[in-house]
Amino acid sequence: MPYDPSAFPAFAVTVDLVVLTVRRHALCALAVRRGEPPFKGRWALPGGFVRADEDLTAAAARELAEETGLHAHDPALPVPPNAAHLEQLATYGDPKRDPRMRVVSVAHLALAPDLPAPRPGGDAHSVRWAPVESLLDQEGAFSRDADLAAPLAFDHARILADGVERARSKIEYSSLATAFCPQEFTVGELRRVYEAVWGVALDPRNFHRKVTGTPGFLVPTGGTTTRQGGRPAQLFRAGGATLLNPPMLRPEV
Amino acid sequence: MPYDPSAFPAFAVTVDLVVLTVRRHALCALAVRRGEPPFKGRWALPGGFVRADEDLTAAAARELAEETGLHAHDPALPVPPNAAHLEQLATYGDPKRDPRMRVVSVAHLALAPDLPAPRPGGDAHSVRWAPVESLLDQEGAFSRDADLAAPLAFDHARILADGVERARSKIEYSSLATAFCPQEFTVGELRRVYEAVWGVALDPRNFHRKVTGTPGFLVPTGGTTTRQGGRPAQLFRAGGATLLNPPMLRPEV
DNA sequence: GATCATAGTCGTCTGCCTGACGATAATCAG
DNA sequence: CTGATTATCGTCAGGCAGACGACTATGATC
Repeated sequence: MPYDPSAFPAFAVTVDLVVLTVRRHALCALAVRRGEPPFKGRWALPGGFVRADEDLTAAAARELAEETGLHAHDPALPVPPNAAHLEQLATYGDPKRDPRMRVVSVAHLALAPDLPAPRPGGDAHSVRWAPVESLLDQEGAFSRDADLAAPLAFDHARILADGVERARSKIEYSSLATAFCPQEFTVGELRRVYEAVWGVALDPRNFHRKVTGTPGFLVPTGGTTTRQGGRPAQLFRAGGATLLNPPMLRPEV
Repeated sequence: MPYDPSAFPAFAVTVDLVVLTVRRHALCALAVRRGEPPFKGRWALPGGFVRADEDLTAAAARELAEETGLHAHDPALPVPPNAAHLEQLATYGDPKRDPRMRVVSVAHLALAPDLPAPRPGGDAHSVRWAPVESLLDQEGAFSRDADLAAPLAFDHARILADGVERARSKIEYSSLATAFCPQEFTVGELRRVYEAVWGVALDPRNFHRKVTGTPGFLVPTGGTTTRQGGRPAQLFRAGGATLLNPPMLRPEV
């Protein structure tokens, strides 16, 4: 029996990206300003339509490269210089989430090191890193950043919150926190990533003991650096381990 | 500017269900036999098209009820008798995953207690519970169950594997294992759930100490039962806690 | 009714991990 | 040289998990 296209409703499918990084001790997300209605002028997550013959992951990787110049990280290859971790987050399909039509959005989560270029390349429209608490602050009027006074477009606040929560929990039991660091980094830099993502202060001595004692988490490169001031610190690369057992413990309260 | 429907490709959107239960000490999944090509006669996961004005979760709950009579569990309400846990799993959108057309499937994971009716109601087509290792066994010919000789249709083996892995990890740090139990259950029954899902043997004494010592996990109902033989066991209900801290530990190896 | 098999429940002990925190080391700014 | 800063090592006590002994309460079997 031939396929009957009228037998099911047609949907538009998009990918939206939660791109996170750590800048100046704060967890930040990539936001773009909408140039078209609806929500014209409001900030939103980057994203776009999935093409007719494109896999979902490929669409997310394409959007990520367009907005940031970052390439999705293929776990099989050694980490290239401009690599970001990319994974599917969740799918949002409320019938009313886009007032124009029925859109199902497959959200993806990307974790990137702090980019040397604060203004990512790509289209001419406005793109910026913004601290997630500013973007999620419901009392937008009280946000320190007046430019972010309005909440995110569509259901993007919800998507961003889900992405942040995923990142917060995933660095507990995986080595993903290294995705926020450059290729070589110090224990202190890694600790500041945890502190920024979790929003807590961690004991430097216990943290050092824990991460250096977890097999496969960190590999010393031999070099040292003093870029943080103070005593020079050893440099490390991310080791092969992806799952941490026992996990890092997020402090209560 | 009005919306232009030709500006993006049209997709079909479906929900597929990984419905898991524990029967006779084995983790089992719900499978339906396909009556139409492609993959006619092969086993597949239950699922169907999302309707034009239907939320993704609602579509998954509707399919679940049609196939099993189970209702999705609203966390705000007390657990009704025929309730199952339902959550979104992941979305699968390979352009070639359905040979007929471009289909994006939003897979959901449902965890249900062992149903009194071994043959779930619903449509007249063939439905059964099958041990997940039979369904996932690549060497289908060696499967003990000759009826399951062929692999699952479409990419459903991958979806099922992802769902099983999600369930295995989620019972570590959440109280979701109780979703596999009836409303009242014993510590031993809960332990057999963990043993079936993880495929390991657990020490009854340490397990008992752990689950009864975790605040909010179990609430004694006062009753006892002897349905397992041996000394009567206390009956419990699931407590209010959803996240277990510290988590249950899955044995290595 | 005595015995056995089965399952549940309570304790003990030891080792490991964590959190708290003291102490020392190596750099830079004045 | 002194102080500030960061990194790193060490110590100690408390808690939790794994291994496992012991006892309890039922049904089945003789």
